[in-house]
Amino acid sequence: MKPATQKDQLFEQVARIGKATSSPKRLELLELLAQSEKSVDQLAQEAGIGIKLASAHLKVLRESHLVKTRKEGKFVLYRLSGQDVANLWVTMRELAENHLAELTLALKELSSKRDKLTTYDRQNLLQQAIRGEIIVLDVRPSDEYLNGHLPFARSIPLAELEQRIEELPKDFPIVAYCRGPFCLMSATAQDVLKTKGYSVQILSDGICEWQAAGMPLHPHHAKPHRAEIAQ
Amino acid sequence: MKPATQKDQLFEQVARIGKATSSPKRLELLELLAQSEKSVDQLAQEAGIGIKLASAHLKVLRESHLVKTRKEGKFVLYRLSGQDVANLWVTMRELAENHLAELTLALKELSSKRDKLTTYDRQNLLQQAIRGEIIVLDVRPSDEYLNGHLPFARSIPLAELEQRIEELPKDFPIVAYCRGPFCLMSATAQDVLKTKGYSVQILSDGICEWQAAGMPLHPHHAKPHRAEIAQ
DNA sequence: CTAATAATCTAATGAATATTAGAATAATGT
DNA sequence: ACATTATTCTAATATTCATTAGATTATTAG
Repeated sequence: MKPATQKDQLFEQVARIGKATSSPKRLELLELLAQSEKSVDQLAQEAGIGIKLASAHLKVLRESHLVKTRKEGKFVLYRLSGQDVANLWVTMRELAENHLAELTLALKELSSKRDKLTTYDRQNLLQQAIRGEIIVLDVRPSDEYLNGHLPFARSIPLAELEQRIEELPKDFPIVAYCRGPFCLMSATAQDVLKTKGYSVQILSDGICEWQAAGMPLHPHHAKPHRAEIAQ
Repeated sequence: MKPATQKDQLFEQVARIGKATSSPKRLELLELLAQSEKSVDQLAQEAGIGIKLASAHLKVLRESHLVKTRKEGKFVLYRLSGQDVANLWVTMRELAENHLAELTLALKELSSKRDKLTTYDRQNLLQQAIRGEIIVLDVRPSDEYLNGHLPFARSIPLAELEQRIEELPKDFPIVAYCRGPFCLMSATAQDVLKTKGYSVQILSDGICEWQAAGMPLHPHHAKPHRAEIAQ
């Protein structure tokens, strides 16, 4: 029926990116993958969905070339196609924050302590971390920390926080961060630490937001990708 | 059925942006709106769709807060909610170019003369324009030019190009641009001018791309928005 | 080889979307 | 007031999408 001009085809291609990002669960998967490479059932568990559904969503993401896969033994490991995909996620989230009042409200309820950071604040935080005046605490799972983390951050995954709490000195203010503004782990960590008498602030940035702002990460410990699955 | 956690709701909100950008025609409308404020039937005509369908798509864009409306007489004028919406479009298009091979191929077919510009190239172009060594030619319709254009660009809409062709001196190389990499107007202008013996290059940037790269525009001639339609 | 695990594919459901036609609303000009 | 123009709303269609269950492929362990 339709002639489908060349122009239409171009917009059609870009719309594939829009389609891929039109599902909340797919966005959640993208945010998880921005932390580190993960297997399908790891993703399914962390996103709270069934494996079959996760696989279906991941297929859509793969077909829109936002994620790539490789196989390691029985496992298929997914990762983002590039840093620019993480940047797209940050761009979309920030746009939503700016224009969707409901989202701003929801975020305020989530945590009134989280403020938007300017480049200056991030530089300042980094300088304080370098000078050892504060403790930057990464409460994400270990593998995500190992894949890349804020400079001078130390890792205590949220699940281990109560047992390992004595590792943290009380002399310095703590700045805790997790996967990003939508992640609740740092807020939970703050609650845990505050009841033990620590002084804790939350950094709403995850590594995507930090990196999108042009700030440096500590280098990845990523293994080389050996066997790439085609397409 | 679902409890719908707070986290889910947050991703849900961002997914609204994805849904709004998941239709090729809506993206085309966004690109048109990035040029200037337009009425519904102007948008429908330029996008090559019926008014009813345009209105429906615009409703979706309005509900996702990507565009705003105001009323002037009988007309409802649509515009982007902010510069960040234009930046999202550029981000999505560039991501698609980087990761979708089909898109890259289609663009190459479209015009092999178009190259990606670096910040340096753009600065260079601007300097040449300032020194008057080149003519920067805006071939978009007048109202889009008046709404904002590249520094030192002169306006000859494509429709008037053949009649007004003697306005252009042959002593200087011409750099033509239009709405952006997906727009064919500058390519058509190049064909017209080349047959008349002009030396013409195409700048693939439209004003979105130029501005997203941090380059300055010549100030808008926009009228103040008087009557805003609620929501 | 067989059993077990990880992931995908197929098929089927209901829900959401795109598109069009027809009616309704709102502002303008006579 | 009336006819005209611009736009939106309502309703109806065909299409596409999300989700789940069941069968299937690929890999490892024994």
